[in-house]
Amino acid sequence: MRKPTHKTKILQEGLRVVHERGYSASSVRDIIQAAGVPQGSFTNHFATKEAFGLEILELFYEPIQKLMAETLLNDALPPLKRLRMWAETGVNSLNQNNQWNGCLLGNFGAEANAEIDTIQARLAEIFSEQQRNIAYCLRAAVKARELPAKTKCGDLAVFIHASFEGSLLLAKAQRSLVPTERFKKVLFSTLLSPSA
Amino acid sequence: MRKPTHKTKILQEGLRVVHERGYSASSVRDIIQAAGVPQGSFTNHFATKEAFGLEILELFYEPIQKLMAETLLNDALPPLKRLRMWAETGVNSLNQNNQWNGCLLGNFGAEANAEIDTIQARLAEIFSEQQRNIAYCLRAAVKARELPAKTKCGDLAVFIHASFEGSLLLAKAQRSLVPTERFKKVLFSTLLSPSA
DNA sequence: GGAATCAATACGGGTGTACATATTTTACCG
DNA sequence: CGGTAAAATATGTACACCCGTATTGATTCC
Repeated sequence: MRKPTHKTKILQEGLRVVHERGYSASSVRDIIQAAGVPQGSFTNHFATKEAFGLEILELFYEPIQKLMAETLLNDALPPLKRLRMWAETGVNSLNQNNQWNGCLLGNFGAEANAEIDTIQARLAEIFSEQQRNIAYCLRAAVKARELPAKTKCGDLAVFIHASFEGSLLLAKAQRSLVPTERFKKVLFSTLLSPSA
Repeated sequence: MRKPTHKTKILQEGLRVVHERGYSASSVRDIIQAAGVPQGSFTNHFATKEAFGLEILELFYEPIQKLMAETLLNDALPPLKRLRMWAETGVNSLNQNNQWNGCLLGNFGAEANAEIDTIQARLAEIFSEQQRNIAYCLRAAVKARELPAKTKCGDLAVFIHASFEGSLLLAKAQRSLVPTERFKKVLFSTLLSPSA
């Protein structure tokens, strides 16, 4: 079977377009035009636009999973250092090139739209997985006595996740690095300081 | 000039529809149908859909401003108590009736869409105002010795704002009260505990 | 009477998707 | 190996419908 190079192009450029302009606001024609392929290629490789959305969601999530494996779940490193690496690398990779498109996961989550229900369902899974991984790292920090024993790791993990996504959302809306910078700063100076 | 009752209906029902389904995903016909008015009324009262979007943004923001005036800015009450009232009332009012539509402000912010640039600009102003009000309350808390003197109120205010919006976003995506509940819990048990 | 609101319909263009056909690659069989 | 059928991909166009907005005229109230 030949490698479908057009499908790859549609996914790569389509991910970029949707990330920049939003899912509903990106038409199929916008996407195939950005990819430089004829219109038929879209129908050919994706049954519906929603199926395409699911695939770019996975494409976007892949490097995030990789990052989490290398940081949050990497027991070879000190837990709080892992958390810091995760937060900084995650924020920086989404805020580079003076673009403030936020996190595609958060953007998808905000576009309610009952017609993209399968995307919402997958998104909920992804969010849960991220929260589990943060909680895993926090528990490791408690075990390593980097955080107090009374720390409610499950609660704190969801809180950190919300702060992370929220700061990216504000950075996008306010077109500024300030929200994400202050997220990193407060996270480690207050919430995760060894004395907390 | 007769009171334009149809305009009011369009704004009220349109706000609901856009909050539920998102701005791009809500067509003008969806909106006027929900309002039970003929199509011409929309063109009549709103030059463009974007102008309508700006008006429902203000409509949505009104009670939020009122809440902030009664809590964050209300010097008659103890600062941390004000902050708690603000957070709890704000979260509860958006999560009622088993609906998880998130915060309209955050939803708008996530819908990038260069075509709604005036909405994005107004949104940035609103976010800044919210952050200023949170910071004001935090400084009052420091003055009242409810928070340590070294507290970086400006930084913390943006962080809290991000956590607030982020938790509403996660609650919507995961269709669960957990994110907002944990936001409130961690906010006051860790971040704003008198010993922090 | 004049201005604002109400109301119905129309317009040009964009939407997601379907379809028919051509081209290329893979798989199987002698 | 070589040849061919099946399958997958490429491509252009068409369809039915929805989009935001415009236009025109009737109605209502100050």
